[in-house]
Amino acid sequence: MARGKIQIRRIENSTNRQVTYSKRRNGLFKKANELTVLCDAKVSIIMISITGKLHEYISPSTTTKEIFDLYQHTMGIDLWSSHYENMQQELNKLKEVNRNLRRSIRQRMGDCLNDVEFDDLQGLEQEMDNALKVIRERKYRVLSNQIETQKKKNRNAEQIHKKLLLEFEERDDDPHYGLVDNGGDYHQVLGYQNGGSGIFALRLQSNQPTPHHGGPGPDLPTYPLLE
Amino acid sequence: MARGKIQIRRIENSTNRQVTYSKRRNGLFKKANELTVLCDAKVSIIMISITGKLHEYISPSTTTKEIFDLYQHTMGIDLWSSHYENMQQELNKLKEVNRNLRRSIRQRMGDCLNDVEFDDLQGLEQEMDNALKVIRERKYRVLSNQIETQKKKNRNAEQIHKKLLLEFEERDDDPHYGLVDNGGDYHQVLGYQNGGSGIFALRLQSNQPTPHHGGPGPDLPTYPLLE
DNA sequence: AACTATTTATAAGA
DNA sequence: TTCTTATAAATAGTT
Repeated sequence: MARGKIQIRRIENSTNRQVTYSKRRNGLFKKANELTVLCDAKVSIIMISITGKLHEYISPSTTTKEIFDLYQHTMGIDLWSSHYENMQQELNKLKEVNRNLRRSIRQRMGDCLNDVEFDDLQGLEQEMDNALKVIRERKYRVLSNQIETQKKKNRNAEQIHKKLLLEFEERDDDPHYGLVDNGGDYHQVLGYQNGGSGIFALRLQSNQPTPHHGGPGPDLPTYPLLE
Repeated sequence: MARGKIQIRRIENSTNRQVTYSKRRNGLFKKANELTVLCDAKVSIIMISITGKLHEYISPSTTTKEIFDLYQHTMGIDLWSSHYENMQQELNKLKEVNRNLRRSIRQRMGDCLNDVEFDDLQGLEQEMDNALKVIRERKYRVLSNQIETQKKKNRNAEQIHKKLLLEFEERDDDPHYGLVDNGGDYHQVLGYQNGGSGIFALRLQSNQPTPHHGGPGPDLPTYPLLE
Protein backbone atom coordinates (compact mmCIF):
# COMPACT_ATOMS: atom_id res chain seq x y z
CA MET A 1 0.00 0.00 0.00
CA ALA A 2 2.90 2.14 -0.44
CA ARG A 3 5.79 2.31 -2.82
CA GLY A 4 3.67 0.19 -5.08
CA LYS A 5 0.39 -1.65 -4.76
CA ILE A 6 0.48 -5.35 -3.82
CA GLN A 7 -1.85 -8.17 -4.65
CA ILE A 8 -3.61 -9.72 -1.68
CA ARG A 9 -2.17 -13.16 -2.06
CA ARG A 10 0.25 -15.27 -0.10
CA ILE A 11 3.73 -13.69 0.04
CA GLU A 12 6.09 -16.40 -1.18
CA ASN A 13 9.30 -14.84 0.12
CA SER A 14 9.53 -16.13 3.66
CA THR A 15 11.45 -13.20 5.11
CA ASN A 16 9.19 -10.74 3.43
CA ARG A 17 6.17 -12.57 4.72
CA GLN A 18 7.54 -12.57 8.23
CA VAL A 19 8.17 -8.82 8.09
CA THR A 20 4.76 -8.06 6.68
CA TYR A 21 3.17 -10.24 9.34
CA SER A 22 4.91 -8.30 12.05
CA LYS A 23 4.07 -4.89 10.60
CA ARG A 24 0.46 -5.62 9.87
CA ARG A 25 -0.02 -7.33 13.17
CA ASN A 26 1.01 -4.16 14.90
CA GLY A 27 -1.28 -2.20 12.61
CA LEU A 28 -4.19 -4.50 13.40
CA PHE A 29 -3.61 -4.32 17.13
CA LYS A 30 -3.35 -0.56 16.96
CA LYS A 31 -6.62 -0.34 15.09
CA ALA A 32 -8.20 -2.69 17.58
CA ASN A 33 -7.07 -0.53 20.42
CA GLU A 34 -8.38 2.60 18.76
CA LEU A 35 -11.71 0.90 18.24
CA THR A 36 -11.76 -0.13 21.86
CA VAL A 37 -11.21 3.42 23.03
CA LEU A 38 -13.26 5.30 20.44
CA CYS A 39 -16.31 3.10 20.59
CA ASP A 40 -16.08 1.66 24.09
CA ALA A 41 -16.09 -1.81 22.58
CA LYS A 42 -14.47 -5.05 23.63
CA VAL A 43 -12.14 -6.65 21.16
CA SER A 44 -10.27 -9.92 21.29
CA ILE A 45 -7.77 -10.78 18.59
CA ILE A 46 -5.84 -14.00 18.54
CA MET A 47 -3.38 -14.56 15.73
CA ILE A 48 -1.32 -17.57 14.93
CA SER A 49 1.52 -17.11 12.47
CA ILE A 50 2.63 -19.67 9.93
CA THR A 51 5.48 -20.49 12.30
CA GLY A 52 2.97 -21.35 15.02
CA LYS A 53 3.60 -18.32 17.16
CA LEU A 54 0.59 -16.86 18.89
CA HIS A 55 -0.12 -13.20 19.47
CA GLU A 56 -3.07 -11.71 21.21
CA TYR A 57 -4.81 -8.42 21.65
CA ILE A 58 -7.44 -8.00 24.30
CA SER A 59 -9.25 -4.82 25.26
CA PRO A 60 -8.18 -3.60 28.69
CA SER A 61 -11.79 -3.56 29.83
CA THR A 62 -12.21 -7.32 29.51
CA THR A 63 -10.53 -10.72 29.54
CA THR A 64 -10.15 -13.41 26.97
CA LYS A 65 -12.20 -15.80 29.07
CA GLU A 66 -15.05 -13.29 29.28
CA ILE A 67 -14.99 -12.92 25.51
CA PHE A 68 -14.98 -16.70 25.07
CA ASP A 69 -17.88 -17.15 27.44
CA LEU A 70 -19.83 -14.34 25.80
CA TYR A 71 -19.08 -15.77 22.41
CA GLN A 72 -20.45 -19.14 23.35
CA HIS A 73 -23.47 -17.65 25.04
CA THR A 74 -24.25 -15.43 22.08
CA MET A 75 -23.74 -18.17 19.56
CA GLY A 76 -26.05 -20.36 21.58
CA ILE A 77 -23.59 -23.15 21.31
CA ASP A 78 -21.09 -24.73 23.58
CA LEU A 79 -17.83 -25.17 21.74
CA TRP A 80 -16.68 -27.53 24.43
CA SER A 81 -19.77 -29.61 24.48
CA SER A 82 -17.99 -32.17 22.37
CA HIS A 83 -15.36 -32.38 25.07
CA TYR A 84 -17.99 -32.80 27.70
CA GLU A 85 -20.63 -34.62 25.75
CA ASN A 86 -19.02 -37.97 26.27
CA MET A 87 -18.60 -37.31 29.96
CA GLN A 88 -22.12 -36.03 30.27
CA GLN A 89 -23.43 -39.09 28.52
CA GLU A 90 -21.43 -41.42 30.68
CA LEU A 91 -22.59 -39.50 33.71
CA ASN A 92 -26.22 -39.85 32.78
CA LYS A 93 -25.78 -43.50 31.94
CA LEU A 94 -24.16 -44.12 35.31
CA LYS A 95 -26.95 -42.29 37.08
CA GLU A 96 -29.52 -44.41 35.29
CA VAL A 97 -27.70 -47.61 36.13
CA ASN A 98 -27.39 -46.39 39.67
CA ARG A 99 -31.07 -45.69 39.94
CA ASN A 100 -31.92 -49.14 38.71
CA LEU A 101 -29.40 -50.86 40.90
CA ARG A 102 -30.81 -49.07 43.88
CA ARG A 103 -34.33 -50.03 42.92
CA SER A 104 -33.24 -53.60 42.59
CA ILE A 105 -31.67 -53.55 46.03
CA ARG A 106 -34.74 -52.00 47.56
CA GLN A 107 -36.88 -54.70 46.03
CA ARG A 108 -34.53 -57.28 47.41
CA MET A 109 -35.04 -55.67 50.79
CA GLY A 110 -38.81 -56.04 50.54
CA ASP A 111 -39.30 -52.41 49.60
CA CYS A 112 -40.92 -50.77 46.58
CA LEU A 113 -42.78 -53.91 45.59
CA ASN A 114 -46.03 -52.20 44.71
CA ASP A 115 -45.44 -52.10 40.99
CA VAL A 116 -44.01 -55.59 40.66
CA GLU A 117 -46.24 -58.08 38.98
CA PHE A 118 -46.95 -61.55 40.14
CA ASP A 119 -44.61 -63.38 37.78
CA ASP A 120 -41.74 -61.11 38.70
CA LEU A 121 -42.53 -61.45 42.38
CA GLN A 122 -42.42 -65.18 41.98
CA GLY A 123 -39.06 -64.94 40.23
CA LEU A 124 -37.69 -62.63 42.87
CA GLU A 125 -38.88 -64.89 45.64
CA GLN A 126 -37.30 -67.94 44.09
CA GLU A 127 -34.06 -66.14 43.43
CA MET A 128 -33.85 -64.81 46.94
CA ASP A 129 -34.72 -68.18 48.32
CA ASN A 130 -31.85 -69.70 46.39
CA ALA A 131 -29.50 -66.94 47.46
CA LEU A 132 -30.56 -67.39 51.04
CA LYS A 133 -29.66 -71.05 50.84
CA VAL A 134 -26.22 -70.16 49.51
CA ILE A 135 -25.75 -67.57 52.22
CA ARG A 136 -26.79 -70.00 54.95
CA GLU A 137 -24.47 -72.62 53.59
CA ARG A 138 -21.67 -70.12 53.48
CA LYS A 139 -22.48 -68.96 56.99
CA TYR A 140 -22.43 -72.52 58.20
CA ARG A 141 -19.07 -73.12 56.58
CA VAL A 142 -17.58 -69.98 58.05
CA LEU A 143 -18.88 -70.98 61.47
CA SER A 144 -17.51 -74.49 61.07
CA ASN A 145 -14.14 -73.12 60.14
CA GLN A 146 -14.15 -70.84 63.12
CA ILE A 147 -15.08 -73.67 65.45
CA GLU A 148 -12.41 -75.84 63.90
CA THR A 149 -9.83 -73.11 64.37
CA GLN A 150 -11.03 -72.60 67.89
CA LYS A 151 -10.69 -76.27 68.65
CA LYS A 152 -7.17 -76.32 67.27
CA LYS A 153 -6.27 -73.36 69.37
CA ASN A 154 -7.80 -74.99 72.40
CA ARG A 155 -5.89 -78.18 71.79
CA ASN A 156 -2.74 -76.19 71.34
CA ALA A 157 -3.36 -74.23 74.49
CA GLU A 158 -4.10 -77.38 76.40
CA GLN A 159 -0.81 -78.85 75.34
CA ILE A 160 1.02 -75.71 76.37
CA HIS A 161 -0.80 -75.83 79.65
CA LYS A 162 0.17 -79.44 80.24
CA LYS A 163 3.73 -78.70 79.32
CA LEU A 164 3.83 -75.79 81.70
CA LEU A 165 2.36 -77.87 84.49
CA LEU A 166 4.93 -80.50 83.78
CA GLU A 167 7.74 -78.02 83.87
CA PHE A 168 6.29 -76.50 86.98
CA GLU A 169 6.24 -79.83 88.75
CA GLU A 170 9.78 -80.49 87.66
CA ARG A 171 10.81 -77.13 88.95
CA ASP A 172 8.97 -77.82 92.15
CA ASP A 173 11.66 -80.35 92.89
CA ASP A 174 14.32 -77.79 92.01
CA PRO A 175 14.83 -75.31 94.87
CA HIS A 176 16.30 -72.66 92.48
CA TYR A 177 12.90 -71.75 91.01
CA GLY A 178 10.28 -69.66 92.83
CA LEU A 179 6.53 -70.07 92.44
CA VAL A 180 5.63 -68.11 89.30
CA ASP A 181 2.35 -69.11 87.68
CA ASN A 182 1.67 -67.54 84.30
CA GLY A 183 -0.73 -70.21 83.16
CA GLY A 184 -3.90 -68.12 83.49
CA ASP A 185 -2.89 -65.70 80.80
CA TYR A 186 -2.96 -67.79 77.68
CA HIS A 187 -6.66 -67.27 77.19
CA GLN A 188 -5.91 -63.92 75.68
CA VAL A 189 -4.31 -65.67 72.76
CA LEU A 190 -7.57 -67.37 72.01
CA GLY A 191 -9.61 -64.22 71.58
CA TYR A 192 -10.45 -63.16 68.02
CA GLN A 193 -11.93 -60.05 66.64
CA ASN A 194 -15.03 -59.95 64.58
CA GLY A 195 -15.57 -56.24 64.12
CA GLY A 196 -16.95 -54.28 61.20
CA SER A 197 -15.96 -55.66 57.84
CA GLY A 198 -16.69 -52.63 55.65
CA ILE A 199 -19.04 -54.58 53.44
CA PHE A 200 -21.15 -52.05 51.68
CA ALA A 201 -24.10 -54.34 51.35
CA LEU A 202 -24.51 -54.44 55.05
CA ARG A 203 -24.00 -50.78 55.61
CA LEU A 204 -26.82 -50.19 53.24
CA GLN A 205 -29.23 -52.42 55.10
CA SER A 206 -29.38 -52.02 58.86
CA ASN A 207 -32.60 -50.28 59.79
CA GLN A 208 -33.12 -47.84 56.93
CA PRO A 209 -35.07 -49.39 54.06
CA THR A 210 -34.32 -46.38 51.86
CA PRO A 211 -30.92 -45.11 52.97
CA HIS A 212 -31.04 -41.55 51.73
CA HIS A 213 -29.11 -40.05 54.60
CA GLY A 214 -26.72 -37.48 53.29
CA GLY A 215 -23.51 -37.34 55.27
CA PRO A 216 -21.43 -40.37 56.12
CA GLY A 217 -21.18 -41.54 59.69
CA PRO A 218 -18.16 -40.95 61.87
CA ASP A 219 -16.02 -43.68 60.36
CA LEU A 220 -18.28 -45.92 58.35
CA PRO A 221 -17.58 -45.73 54.61
CA THR A 222 -21.12 -44.98 53.55
CA TYR A 223 -21.83 -43.80 50.03
CA PRO A 224 -24.34 -41.09 49.35
CA LEU A 225 -26.91 -42.54 47.00
CA LEU A 226 -27.17 -39.76 44.47
CA GLU A 227 -30.18 -38.27 42.78
CA MET B 1 -7.96 10.08 9.72
CA ALA B 2 -9.62 12.09 7.16
CA ARG B 3 -11.33 15.40 6.88
CA GLY B 4 -9.60 16.25 10.10
CA LYS B 5 -7.62 14.37 12.69
CA ILE B 6 -9.45 12.89 15.70
CA GLN B 7 -8.29 12.19 19.21
CA ILE B 8 -8.30 8.55 20.22
CA ARG B 9 -10.78 8.87 23.02
CA ARG B 10 -14.33 7.69 23.57
CA ILE B 11 -16.75 9.26 21.08
CA GLU B 12 -19.47 10.80 23.20
CA ASN B 13 -22.03 11.18 20.42
CA SER B 14 -23.82 7.87 20.38
CA THR B 15 -24.76 7.88 16.72
CA ASN B 16 -21.31 8.92 15.71
CA ARG B 17 -19.82 6.21 17.88
CA GLN B 18 -22.08 3.63 16.30
CA VAL B 19 -21.09 4.72 12.81
CA THR B 20 -17.41 4.75 13.61
CA TYR B 21 -17.74 1.30 15.20
CA SER B 22 -19.33 -0.06 12.08
CA LYS B 23 -16.78 1.52 9.73
CA ARG B 24 -13.75 0.59 11.72
CA ARG B 25 -15.02 -2.89 12.34
CA ASN B 26 -15.15 -3.43 8.61
CA GLY B 27 -11.70 -1.97 8.29
CA LEU B 28 -10.34 -4.24 10.99
CA PHE B 29 -11.90 -7.31 9.44
CA LYS B 30 -10.57 -6.35 6.03
CA LYS B 31 -7.08 -5.96 7.44
CA ALA B 32 -7.40 -9.25 9.25
CA ASN B 33 -8.38 -10.96 6.06
CA GLU B 34 -5.47 -9.43 4.18
CA LEU B 35 -3.13 -10.61 6.89
CA THR B 36 -4.60 -14.06 6.70
CA VAL B 37 -3.99 -14.27 2.97
CA LEU B 38 -0.68 -12.43 2.74
CA CYS B 39 1.03 -14.18 5.60
CA ASP B 40 -0.82 -17.50 5.70
CA ALA B 41 -1.76 -16.76 9.29
CA LYS B 42 -4.80 -17.64 11.35
CA VAL B 43 -6.71 -14.78 12.87
CA SER B 44 -9.67 -14.74 15.18
CA ILE B 45 -11.36 -11.48 16.07
CA ILE B 46 -14.31 -11.23 18.36
CA MET B 47 -15.79 -7.82 19.02
CA ILE B 48 -18.55 -6.83 21.35
CA SER B 49 -20.04 -3.39 20.87
CA ILE B 50 -21.23 -1.13 23.65
CA THR B 51 -24.75 -2.24 22.76
CA GLY B 52 -23.79 -5.85 23.41
CA LYS B 53 -23.77 -6.94 19.80
CA LEU B 54 -21.12 -9.45 18.84
CA HIS B 55 -19.21 -9.60 15.59
CA GLU B 56 -16.60 -12.08 14.60
CA TYR B 57 -13.89 -12.59 12.04
CA ILE B 58 -12.26 -15.95 11.63
CA SER B 59 -9.71 -16.93 9.02
CA PRO B 60 -11.18 -19.35 6.49
CA SER B 61 -8.40 -21.82 7.19
CA THR B 62 -9.46 -22.39 10.77
CA THR B 63 -12.29 -22.34 13.28
CA THR B 64 -12.94 -20.36 16.41
CA LYS B 65 -12.80 -23.51 18.45
CA GLU B 66 -9.40 -24.40 17.07
CA ILE B 67 -8.12 -20.95 17.93
CA PHE B 68 -9.54 -21.22 21.44
CA ASP B 69 -8.02 -24.63 21.98
CA LEU B 70 -4.69 -23.46 20.64
CA TYR B 71 -4.87 -20.39 22.82
CA GLN B 72 -5.41 -22.47 25.91
CA HIS B 73 -2.71 -24.89 24.98
CA THR B 74 -0.22 -22.13 24.25
CA MET B 75 -1.06 -20.22 27.39
CA GLY B 76 -0.57 -23.40 29.35
CA ILE B 77 -3.85 -22.88 31.05
CA ASP B 78 -7.17 -24.53 30.80
CA LEU B 79 -9.93 -22.04 31.27
CA TRP B 80 -12.40 -24.87 31.63
CA SER B 81 -10.41 -27.21 33.81
CA SER B 82 -12.50 -26.49 36.87
CA HIS B 83 -15.65 -27.44 35.04
CA TYR B 84 -13.98 -30.54 33.71
CA GLU B 85 -12.61 -31.53 37.09
CA ASN B 86 -16.00 -31.31 38.74
CA MET B 87 -17.44 -33.63 36.16
CA GLN B 88 -14.56 -36.03 36.54
CA GLN B 89 -15.06 -36.10 40.29
CA GLU B 90 -18.75 -36.71 40.02
CA LEU B 91 -18.08 -39.45 37.52
CA ASN B 92 -15.66 -41.20 39.83
CA LYS B 93 -18.03 -40.87 42.75
CA LEU B 94 -20.85 -42.39 40.72
CA LYS B 95 -18.61 -45.23 39.60
CA GLU B 96 -17.68 -45.95 43.19
CA VAL B 97 -21.31 -45.96 44.29
CA ASN B 98 -22.12 -48.13 41.32
CA ARG B 99 -19.43 -50.63 42.20
CA ASN B 100 -20.69 -50.92 45.73
CA LEU B 101 -24.31 -51.22 44.72
CA ARG B 102 -23.40 -53.97 42.33
CA ARG B 103 -21.41 -55.77 44.98
CA SER B 104 -24.33 -55.53 47.33
CA ILE B 105 -26.68 -57.01 44.76
CA ARG B 106 -24.29 -59.82 43.99
CA GLN B 107 -24.08 -60.64 47.65
CA ARG B 108 -27.83 -60.64 47.83
CA MET B 109 -27.80 -63.11 44.97
CA GLY B 110 -25.52 -65.47 46.86
CA ASP B 111 -22.46 -64.39 44.93
CA CYS B 112 -19.14 -62.94 46.05
CA LEU B 113 -19.61 -64.06 49.63
CA ASN B 114 -16.04 -65.18 50.16
CA ASP B 115 -14.87 -62.06 51.92
CA VAL B 116 -17.94 -61.60 54.05
CA GLU B 117 -17.45 -62.33 57.71
CA PHE B 118 -19.72 -64.34 59.89
CA ASP B 119 -21.50 -61.46 61.59
CA ASP B 120 -22.24 -59.81 58.29
CA LEU B 121 -23.42 -63.07 56.81
CA GLN B 122 -25.76 -63.46 59.74
CA GLY B 123 -27.07 -59.93 59.20
CA LEU B 124 -27.50 -60.50 55.50
CA GLU B 125 -29.30 -63.75 56.10
CA GLN B 126 -31.69 -62.19 58.55
CA GLU B 127 -32.35 -59.25 56.32
CA MET B 128 -33.01 -61.40 53.30
CA ASP B 129 -35.20 -63.64 55.35
CA ASN B 130 -37.28 -60.65 56.37
CA ALA B 131 -37.41 -59.35 52.85
CA LEU B 132 -38.44 -62.76 51.61
CA LYS B 133 -41.34 -62.73 54.03
CA VAL B 134 -42.44 -59.37 52.74
CA ILE B 135 -42.12 -60.51 49.15
CA ARG B 136 -44.11 -63.68 49.84
CA GLU B 137 -46.77 -61.68 51.57
CA ARG B 138 -46.92 -59.30 48.67
CA LYS B 139 -47.01 -62.17 46.21
CA TYR B 140 -49.84 -63.73 48.14
CA ARG B 141 -51.77 -60.50 48.13
CA VAL B 142 -51.28 -60.01 44.40
CA LEU B 143 -52.38 -63.57 43.80
CA SER B 144 -55.42 -63.11 46.03
CA ASN B 145 -56.37 -60.00 44.17
CA GLN B 146 -56.06 -61.77 40.89
CA ILE B 147 -58.16 -64.68 42.08
CA GLU B 148 -60.73 -62.26 43.44
CA THR B 149 -60.84 -60.45 40.11
CA GLN B 150 -61.09 -63.74 38.33
CA LYS B 151 -63.97 -64.83 40.51
CA LYS B 152 -65.80 -61.60 39.86
CA LYS B 153 -65.31 -62.02 36.16
CA ASN B 154 -66.51 -65.60 36.39
CA ARG B 155 -69.58 -64.56 38.30
CA ASN B 156 -70.22 -61.85 35.79
CA ALA B 157 -69.78 -64.23 32.89
CA GLU B 158 -72.03 -66.75 34.55
CA GLN B 159 -74.74 -64.20 34.88
CA ILE B 160 -74.38 -63.23 31.27
CA HIS B 161 -74.53 -66.88 30.36
CA LYS B 162 -77.68 -67.42 32.36
CA LYS B 163 -79.24 -64.36 30.88
CA LEU B 164 -78.41 -65.51 27.40
CA LEU B 165 -79.84 -68.94 28.10
CA LEU B 166 -82.96 -67.34 29.43
CA GLU B 167 -83.32 -65.14 26.39
CA PHE B 168 -82.61 -68.10 24.21
CA GLU B 169 -85.34 -70.15 25.81
CA GLU B 170 -87.70 -67.24 25.50
CA ARG B 171 -86.85 -66.90 21.87
CA ASP B 172 -87.26 -70.60 21.45
CA ASP B 173 -90.96 -70.00 21.98
CA ASP B 174 -90.88 -67.18 19.46
CA PRO B 175 -90.88 -68.54 15.91
CA HIS B 176 -89.33 -65.28 14.55
CA TYR B 177 -85.87 -66.14 15.91
CA GLY B 178 -83.64 -68.74 14.36
CA LEU B 179 -81.19 -70.92 16.30
CA VAL B 180 -78.14 -68.67 16.81
CA ASP B 181 -75.96 -69.73 19.71
CA ASN B 182 -73.23 -67.28 20.58
CA GLY B 183 -72.87 -68.49 24.15
CA GLY B 184 -69.58 -70.29 23.60
CA ASP B 185 -67.65 -67.11 22.85
CA TYR B 186 -67.68 -65.26 26.11
CA HIS B 187 -64.69 -67.16 27.45
CA GLN B 188 -62.44 -64.88 25.46
CA VAL B 189 -63.51 -62.06 27.71
CA LEU B 190 -62.08 -63.88 30.67
CA GLY B 191 -58.54 -64.10 29.35
CA TYR B 192 -55.98 -61.78 30.91
CA GLN B 193 -52.40 -61.02 30.06
CA ASN B 194 -49.52 -61.43 32.42
CA GLY B 195 -46.55 -60.59 30.22
CA GLY B 196 -43.15 -59.13 31.04
CA SER B 197 -43.22 -56.13 33.33
CA GLY B 198 -39.83 -54.60 32.57
CA ILE B 199 -38.75 -54.55 36.19
CA PHE B 200 -35.04 -53.97 36.19
CA ALA B 201 -34.44 -56.04 39.26
CA LEU B 202 -35.54 -59.09 37.44
CA ARG B 203 -33.71 -58.35 34.25
CA LEU B 204 -30.55 -58.19 36.26
CA GLN B 205 -31.07 -61.59 37.82
CA SER B 206 -32.17 -64.35 35.51
CA ASN B 207 -29.29 -66.70 34.95
CA GLN B 208 -26.24 -64.43 34.89
CA PRO B 209 -24.76 -63.93 38.37
CA THR B 210 -22.49 -61.13 37.08
CA PRO B 211 -24.35 -59.47 34.23
CA HIS B 212 -21.50 -57.84 32.37
CA HIS B 213 -22.93 -58.32 28.93
CA GLY B 214 -22.31 -55.21 26.89
CA GLY B 215 -25.08 -54.51 24.45
CA PRO B 216 -28.74 -54.52 25.32
CA GLY B 217 -30.97 -57.29 24.05
CA PRO B 218 -33.39 -56.93 21.19
CA ASP B 219 -36.07 -55.15 23.16
CA LEU B 220 -35.32 -55.62 26.84
CA PRO B 221 -34.25 -52.41 28.53
CA THR B 222 -31.07 -53.79 30.02
CA TYR B 223 -28.45 -51.47 31.43
CA PRO B 224 -24.78 -52.10 30.82
CA LEU B 225 -23.07 -52.24 34.16
CA LEU B 226 -20.07 -50.03 33.57
CA GLU B 227 -16.48 -50.38 34.68
C1' DA C 1 14.60 -0.20 12.59
C1' DA C 2 13.90 3.99 9.84
C1' DC C 3 12.38 6.26 5.70
C1' DT C 4 8.98 7.65 2.37
C1' DA C 5 6.26 7.29 -1.79
C1' DT C 6 2.16 5.63 -2.25
C1' DT C 7 -1.92 3.17 -1.09
C1' DT C 8 -5.54 2.63 2.04
C1' DA C 9 -8.65 3.89 5.71
C1' DT C 10 -11.82 6.87 7.28
C1' DA C 11 -14.21 11.44 9.42
C1' DA C 12 -17.34 14.41 8.20
C1' DG C 13 -20.78 15.70 5.25
C1' DA C 14 -24.44 14.52 2.07
C1' DT D 1 -27.08 2.72 5.90
C1' DT D 2 -24.26 4.11 1.89
C1' DC D 3 -21.58 7.35 -1.01
C1' DT D 4 -18.21 10.93 -1.41
C1' DT D 5 -13.93 12.98 -0.66
C1' DA D 6 -10.36 15.45 1.68
C1' DT D 7 -7.14 14.00 4.54
C1' DA D 8 -4.90 11.01 8.13
C1' DA D 9 -2.81 6.68 8.66
C1' DA D 10 -0.76 2.45 7.16
C1' DT D 11 2.58 0.28 4.87
C1' DA D 12 5.75 -1.93 0.67
C1' DG D 13 9.85 -1.45 -0.81
C1' DT D 14 14.07 0.52 0.11
C1' DT D 15 17.98 1.98 2.92
